Amino acid sequence: MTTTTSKIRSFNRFYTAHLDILSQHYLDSEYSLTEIRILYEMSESKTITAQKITEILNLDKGYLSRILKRFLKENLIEKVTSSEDKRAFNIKLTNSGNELLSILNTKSENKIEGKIEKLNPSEKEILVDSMNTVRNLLTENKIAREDITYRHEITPGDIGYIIHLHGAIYGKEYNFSTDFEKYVIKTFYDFLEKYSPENDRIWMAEYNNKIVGCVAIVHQPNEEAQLRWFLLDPAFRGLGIGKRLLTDAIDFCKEKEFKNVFLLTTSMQDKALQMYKMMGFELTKSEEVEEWGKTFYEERYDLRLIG
Amino acid sequence: MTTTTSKIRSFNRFYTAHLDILSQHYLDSEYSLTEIRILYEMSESKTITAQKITEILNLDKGYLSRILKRFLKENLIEKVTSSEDKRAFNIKLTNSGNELLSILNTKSENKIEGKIEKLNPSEKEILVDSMNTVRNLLTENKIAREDITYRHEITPGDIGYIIHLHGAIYGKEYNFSTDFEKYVIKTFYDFLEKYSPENDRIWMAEYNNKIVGCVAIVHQPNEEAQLRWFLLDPAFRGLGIGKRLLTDAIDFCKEKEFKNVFLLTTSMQDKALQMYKMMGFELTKSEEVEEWGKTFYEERYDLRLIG
DNA sequence: AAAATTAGTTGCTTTTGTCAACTAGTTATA
DNA sequence: TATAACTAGTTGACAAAAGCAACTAATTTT
Repeated sequence: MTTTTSKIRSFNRFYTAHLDILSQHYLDSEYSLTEIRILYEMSESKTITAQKITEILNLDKGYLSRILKRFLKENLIEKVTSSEDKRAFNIKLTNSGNELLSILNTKSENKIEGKIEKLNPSEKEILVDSMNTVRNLLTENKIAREDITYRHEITPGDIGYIIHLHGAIYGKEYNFSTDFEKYVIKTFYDFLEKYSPENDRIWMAEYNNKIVGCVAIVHQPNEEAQLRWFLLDPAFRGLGIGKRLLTDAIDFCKEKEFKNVFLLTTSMQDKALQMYKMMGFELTKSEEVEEWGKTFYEERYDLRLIG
Repeated sequence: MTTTTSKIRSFNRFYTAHLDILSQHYLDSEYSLTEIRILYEMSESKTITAQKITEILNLDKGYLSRILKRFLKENLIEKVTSSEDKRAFNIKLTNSGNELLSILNTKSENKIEGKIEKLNPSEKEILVDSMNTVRNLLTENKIAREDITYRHEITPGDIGYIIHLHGAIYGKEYNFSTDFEKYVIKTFYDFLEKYSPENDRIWMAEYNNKIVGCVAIVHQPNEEAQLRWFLLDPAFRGLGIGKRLLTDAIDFCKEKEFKNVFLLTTSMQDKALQMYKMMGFELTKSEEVEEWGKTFYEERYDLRLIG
């Protein structure tokens, strides 16, 4: 057995104790954790059947039936016979049910607040980030498309992080040395020197407040523009992020009425290449080069925008 | 209520479901989670009293007494009257008790193994690291000094990340604009251009494989050296990381027999300044400047190494 | 030396959860 | 289209889990 699993077990034991969910009464209320979870499930899905609840929470239907009976008597829920299936009921929370839940939520949040009050804001940030990481890694579906956000204003730290991503990802995927990162640093310095908010733009895709993908448009003479720094963290590929970034970039070029967009890439970047072609880019130049400890073809792709 | 707490609540709900601790029988054994926790507590501390267990696990002593009675009957534990206190018993696991626990451990590890089998080794590492971070932050002792690691070989992604840290931290702490980051990029480009592994070095302090602090020594003409890019993530201050980095840097200068180390800083960086003075640096120059949207004093500090 | 406190046991009770038999409506099948 | 098989939910009977209070015997405090 690896040490990874034993470390996880150790964390599980810690977190079981931390959650403090083993006492019968949830947050000193007159309800048990099971009852609260039932109420919570109802609030999550607006309307739900008893059957569904037994599936989600893994409860005995007889047991649940009795709990629901009590909830009904206490006016926490409403039951309406389902129109599709007259055996079943659509259950939903009443106002007082929702009220109870919101009181408990507040209590729970206060309790959490108490546990993290000694942390400073950046420690809190680290905590939440780490929790998200744990959750993402343990979830089947991994990353949800809706959790990706997009923006294009440069804030302090962005450029450095994008340079970091270039160095780290190309280092890992293609074994590029740190010389490549140095080259990226140079390109970004030049970009920032000539940066014009009017005609240049960087788009960033973020997950958990961390940049996971980017692309940029850099204006060039003669109504041309260069597409640069198209990059996607390998863990975030196949989610449509690349397409979204490229579309935004090309739309920007159209809006600014650039007549031609070009990009320089290498024959190695097969995944990115595929996307460029999909967006309409065509190969216009190919040249063998030796750099960052590798031999490859440096290629130019062009996309004409206005006939 | 901040979003931090609601994010934590969300994680708690997720992890409660993930742990799957709400079913009566732990891992299909004939024992409940409470019983297993009791056995576990006994295995952790070799020998323990019932009183101690009730304190740790928050159990009713009558309830525990009966569980222990059953354990005794099943030959899982041994009770020996304490020599210090004749009311109490020292309880410990028998061989078959230990055996039971080790079977359950294996089962539990298999279950965990199943949940993480799709992760690659680096993802597993990230998972364990993040769990440690969560645990450390939720435990009194916060970040453990032992979890900080130090290194000084530059790997792809490092420089970009250090630039990022400069931009993000100075942006947050002193409201520096992205122009500052651009300046940092320039300094790093120049550094890499002239980089000599013999006479230049960057030290990095890491936590969970993320850089949280750094410092560098850059060789200069006339047997001088410049100390640059001394930076510490605010969440990691006060742990002795800064002192360690500066000591390593100065030791390196001594080893290379540089006669003088200097550094340029601003009057704003009070925390870093304090550390410089502690290491023996003395103010040699001060000049008012206006940059990155701020007015401040640019100062030079020197440390003579050889008389 | 008496009073107060503590470790652990036991009887009694409530709460929580399980199982199986049942009703009534739905779906599959031939 | 009638019947068999199945499903949503209810109910009775019961077992397991947990809590409370009174008790014994040893220890500590005053």
